[in-house]
Amino acid sequence: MCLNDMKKKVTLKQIAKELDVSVSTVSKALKDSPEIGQETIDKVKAFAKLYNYKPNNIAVSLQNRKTKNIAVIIPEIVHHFFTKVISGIEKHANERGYNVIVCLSNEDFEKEVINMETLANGSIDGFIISLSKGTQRKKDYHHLREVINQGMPLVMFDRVTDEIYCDKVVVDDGRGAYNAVRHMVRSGCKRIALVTTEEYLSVGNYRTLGYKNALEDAGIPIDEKLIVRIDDINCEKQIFELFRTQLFDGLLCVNEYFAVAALREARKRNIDVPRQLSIVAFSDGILAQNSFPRLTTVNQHGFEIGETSAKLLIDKLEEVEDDSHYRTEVIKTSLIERESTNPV
Amino acid sequence: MCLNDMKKKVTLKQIAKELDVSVSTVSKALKDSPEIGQETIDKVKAFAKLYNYKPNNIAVSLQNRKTKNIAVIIPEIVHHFFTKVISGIEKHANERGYNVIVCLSNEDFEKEVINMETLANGSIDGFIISLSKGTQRKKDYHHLREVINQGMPLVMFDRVTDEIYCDKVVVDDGRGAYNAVRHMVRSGCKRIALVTTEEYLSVGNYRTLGYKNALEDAGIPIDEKLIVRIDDINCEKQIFELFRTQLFDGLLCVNEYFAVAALREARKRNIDVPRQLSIVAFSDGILAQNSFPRLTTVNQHGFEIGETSAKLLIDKLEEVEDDSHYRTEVIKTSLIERESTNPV
DNA sequence: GTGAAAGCGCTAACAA
DNA sequence: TTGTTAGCGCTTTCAC
Repeated sequence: MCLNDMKKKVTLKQIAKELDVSVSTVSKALKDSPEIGQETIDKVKAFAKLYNYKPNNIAVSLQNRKTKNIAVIIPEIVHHFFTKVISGIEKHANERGYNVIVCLSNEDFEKEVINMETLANGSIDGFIISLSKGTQRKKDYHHLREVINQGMPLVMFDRVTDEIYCDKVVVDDGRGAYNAVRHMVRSGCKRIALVTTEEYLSVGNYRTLGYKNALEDAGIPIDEKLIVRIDDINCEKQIFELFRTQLFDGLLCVNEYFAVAALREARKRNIDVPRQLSIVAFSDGILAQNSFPRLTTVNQHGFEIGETSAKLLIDKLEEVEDDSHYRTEVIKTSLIERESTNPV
Repeated sequence: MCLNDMKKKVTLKQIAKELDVSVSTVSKALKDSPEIGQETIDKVKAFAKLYNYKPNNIAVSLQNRKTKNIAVIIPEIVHHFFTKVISGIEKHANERGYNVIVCLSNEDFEKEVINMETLANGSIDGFIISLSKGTQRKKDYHHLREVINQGMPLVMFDRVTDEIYCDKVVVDDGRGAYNAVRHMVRSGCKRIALVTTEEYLSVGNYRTLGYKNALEDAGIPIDEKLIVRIDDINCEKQIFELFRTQLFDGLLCVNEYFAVAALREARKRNIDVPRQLSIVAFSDGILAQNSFPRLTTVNQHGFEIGETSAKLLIDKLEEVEDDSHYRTEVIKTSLIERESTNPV
């Protein structure tokens, strides 16, 4: 065979014909079936190697109603947290022989629905999803119910909902926020502000709760004026207003973007971080790691969340008896102390 | 039917049996075939809708030897540039009815090969790839040749090689570096340093070339002592050494990590950016956008690169006559002026 | 108008 | 030890 021959995929059928045996013989031989004589096995394998035979995944999938593909639907890929999660999913899935199909909902309900519907028709074996803002706002989960009803396993992570019964992987957001605030209190902060998101986002709520609990436990009254809910559009403006109208010596931000914006505002006002103001950010991403000063963060362990999600899903896919009980894994956060807070 | 029935996927066969017609009639009816009577069409469609029939993708794929999936193999997902590219690919691919399978090579040659081999067997219709460092170092491209020989379209972007003939999407790295340096020269810089990567990386080389050309054209002699090649491990150390041993008033970094590290070093040495030192970074990512001062960057337009790559691939997949001529699209960079350089 | 049959590439139960 | 057959879910040609 000429080297620059375009060698199209070889099929079992072709090999069978060439070797003058049946297709099933070839199929079995390639699997070292004890039914087949050693001689034939050798012959078939040699030929298969020569022609670089690889079974057609699609045909195999059709046959055993399994694709070895899992779909991940995330709101946004540019968030460092989600890229970490994907890496974790990839790692675990690949180790177990699964491919990962990544889809972006762009925080949009419609796109989330469409993504699920186009994939749920045989292309994949199961879903891993973090809800889009649109879905959380709308509280419409029919698309999730549908795939579950079809018997397709679904794992939700981070942005989850109680209304759907399935395996879940969540961050202990409340505890993370609590620990962050407690740390600031212990290091001397008296008035701690919070920059969070709008209310319909589940994670933002948990974090707010943790913040409030920590203050209460420390005997510090909660001042609603110190809590600002960013509406995404006017991040800088709202943070500016907070600095302009309030005095505070501690600040918890529910993501690193808010934190970096706060850092910049502090810089402009010549407020020294951490001497005059401590800052802790949720999500230990590249921004937090590379800012000046580097930020103390609540690490959400995105990679681990991804691994755990993939594990739950594939376990469910491969479990023999399907005992349909659902688990919720809580991934602990940890506080990474850097230069934006004072040592306690 | 009870609402919380677990309604498994319905097949054509089942519909056919229920309606007491043949499978082919159902198939045709659902496609509004003129062969089928209107009455039957209505009946079938109503039934299909009721049972929420969706064709099985796998079976369809097997039938027409098309999966409507494309695979993207990238070295790393945590680089902002690549996430932008993925978003661009996703957008274009979804618009044309394709799903995107994302695989990470983790800069490793072996994983790149394995990824390609497991997917090349029917799971996907084509590849979009940016070479891993490992592959570029090894210069072993047999896996790429193989899929091409099998008749599977392949598009390379950003990290490409001349040794493989296929469609390519590249950044005009040389020009981008040239413009960046020229900008610094015009704004008054006399001694401009370069922080780049090791030599086997194609993009690093092009950028270095652009840097040198710009200096030459400006009549500034090239001083090799001002060029530092980071080996990934000792980024901070090597940048520290540059600052310690050399004097310079301009700095071009081939990625934003290097730039932010330089910014930090400058800060520690009380070097004012941009008054005493101008900095330009390749890649307009979140780090560059959120640093203090915000960095002037060479924007590589990752999103557009993704869109273009997807377009080239799908065009090739869907083109009627396969005229096998290959195109290389060059995406222009643009300089985004921010606060780390002086106006010219 | 409708249906039977072949086939996409593979597996597996059953025959020989 | 090997081959035949049926079938995964669908499309499409060709008879009826």
